[in-house]
Amino acid sequence: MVINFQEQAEAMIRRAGDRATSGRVRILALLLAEHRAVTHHEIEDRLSGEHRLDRVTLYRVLEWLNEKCFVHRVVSDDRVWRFRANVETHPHHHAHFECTRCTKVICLDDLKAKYEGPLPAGYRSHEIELTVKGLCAECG
Amino acid sequence: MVINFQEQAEAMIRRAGDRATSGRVRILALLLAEHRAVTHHEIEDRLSGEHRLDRVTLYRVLEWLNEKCFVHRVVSDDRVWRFRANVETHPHHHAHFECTRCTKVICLDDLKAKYEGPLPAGYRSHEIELTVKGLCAECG
DNA sequence: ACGGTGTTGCAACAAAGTTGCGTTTACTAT
DNA sequence: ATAGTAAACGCAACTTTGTTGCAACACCGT
Repeated sequence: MVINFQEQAEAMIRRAGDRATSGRVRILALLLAEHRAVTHHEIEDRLSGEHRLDRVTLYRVLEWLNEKCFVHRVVSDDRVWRFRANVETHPHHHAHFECTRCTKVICLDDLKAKYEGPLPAGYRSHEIELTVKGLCAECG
Repeated sequence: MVINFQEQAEAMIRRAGDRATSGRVRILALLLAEHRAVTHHEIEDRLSGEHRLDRVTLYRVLEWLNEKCFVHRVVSDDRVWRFRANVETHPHHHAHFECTRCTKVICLDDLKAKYEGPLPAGYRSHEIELTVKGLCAECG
């Protein structure tokens, strides 16, 4: 299944009724092609070959993609945000695996996590995030 | 139940066979008295009245407390570490509640979380962290 | 009380992210 | 196709959060 992520990205952005700038298209395409959460830094490196993109612009595009729900953010223990495209049905309850050695993060899509215990009085939950930590295949 | 956290902290530190410096005692006492995860910044503010403590020392004490397992760290979406005293039985599988408005973090001690789905081949898990996000009583 | 080693404070640094502002670009209307 | 315009962009400067090197100090055993 060969997909032109560039075109897919542009279509998604246009459907949202916003400007399809080259930066937005390239970044979203990159994230769509990736099957894991990627750091700002990695994206910057990846894009440095082509027409280079400013650090700040990258931050702003990522923030925008997040607002538009094309992407979501994950924070892991290294305190760095990672971004991942919201492909197909990616509901609000998702789990991540984080490798404690290489700090790589992947999404565990077949999630079966629940929080059973009660919350304190007056507390309301609307999202549950589960992170499994351990060693990935390369580091294990 | 009135407890002298200062004395309790000092006893814990001495039992670990390390130097009971005033900074360590005061910080651990402060964390013991608290029933939630506290940021470096909050601690710094709280301590500013008494004999003031250097930022760096605070970081180093917190790191030391973490190594000694008197305390553990949590990272939430604001990318700031929070520290919480390891009172009694605080096993490696714990859940946190994070308020999406005020970013306060509390520990949910009665945890019933599991990850049922399979990990990719070669992956090994040794810690599961569950974060429930929502609104706390004050913000809800 | 004294001395050695573990701690502290200061200053400088680093990484990640944010803000302000003038310039450029993508879309819209002609 | 072209021009006008608001939205994006790039640059520079700044903030926040945490780290490192090193000299000065203080805790604890003797």
